[in-house]
Amino acid sequence: MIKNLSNMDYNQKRERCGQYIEALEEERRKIHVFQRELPLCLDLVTQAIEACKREMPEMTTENVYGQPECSEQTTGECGPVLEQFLTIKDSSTSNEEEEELDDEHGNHDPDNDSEDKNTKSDWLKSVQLWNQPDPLLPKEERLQQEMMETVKSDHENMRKDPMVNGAEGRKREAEKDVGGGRKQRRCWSSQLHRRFLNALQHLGGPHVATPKQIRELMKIDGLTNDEVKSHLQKYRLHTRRPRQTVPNNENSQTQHFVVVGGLWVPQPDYSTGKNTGGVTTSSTTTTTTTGIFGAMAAPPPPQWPSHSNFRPSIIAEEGSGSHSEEVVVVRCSSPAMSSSTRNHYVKNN
DNA sequence: TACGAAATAT
DNA sequence: GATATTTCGT
Repeated sequence: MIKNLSNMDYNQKRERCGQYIEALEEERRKIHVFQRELPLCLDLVTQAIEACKREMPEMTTENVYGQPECSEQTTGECGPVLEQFLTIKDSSTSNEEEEELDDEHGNHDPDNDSEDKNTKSDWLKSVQLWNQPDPLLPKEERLQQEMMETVKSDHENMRKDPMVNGAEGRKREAEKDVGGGRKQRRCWSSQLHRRFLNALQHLGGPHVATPKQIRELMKIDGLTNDEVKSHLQKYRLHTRRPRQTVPNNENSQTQHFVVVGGLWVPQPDYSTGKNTGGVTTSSTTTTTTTGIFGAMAAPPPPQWPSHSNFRPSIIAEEGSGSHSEEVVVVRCSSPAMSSSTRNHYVKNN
């Protein structure tokens, strides 16, 4: 009788404890999103969870959590957090966009390509100084945020405060566009660059497209010809003849390429089994790292500077969920480009 | 005026 | 060293 009672009591306690812990975990999942901002908070909750678990009579390990439990020991890298990311990922619509974003922000699932993210991170950081959504926000938000960033920077004050989120607030006053110094650097966010690439694609490649055309196609308010021109110049520089300096050491990365809409893109990694169909998303290239300067333009793709932004990847159709149509037109796999385009840029080399 | 290339700045 | 801006010649 008494035993019974205490049993019930015990069970109740257990149950409540379990619920509490669940709630805590839930909380932690949410907080984890803001890990950067609230590290201590996260830590606190984690500790609380652990404390609870400890308090919870003996069934700690197996009973309450029917689910995989890696959440307790780490400060929450795995388990629920991941799930959270995954769900968010699923829920949002334009996946390649996000995978791009994901890659770009280098904070996606730790399982597949952590080194990839490392390779990117350095330049990413620099990008982030300018306009970066918090990399730890859930994808949806990040996407939105980046959109907004882009739009913002593209619209009214595109160059007024590109470092809104206070990279280090270093130059609010450094914007000397008044005094006649150099203008604020325009940061080519991934989205911006994607638009650029799309425009490029529409216009037939970097060597036929002209800055003005590109700018018009991009339809970015405040974007100037000069900026596009500069970007194009850089893009061209990186896309042509990267051969000689680097021998053939990284051929592992560079051997499989296909021409996609006049742009060189790496072939999907067939061995992974995912995305065998085509070159629709940048994630197909996870093994080859993804830079914001995704698709390569017509000239043979041979070699990219290993830490350049101009690494091969796929053009991602921005915004619109329908990506495939222009991206996917695989014309041929030979480095030969339409001679017409080629003539344009061969000129002097 | 638009463009590409080169010089220069960050 | 990479990237963006400015300058210069066409």
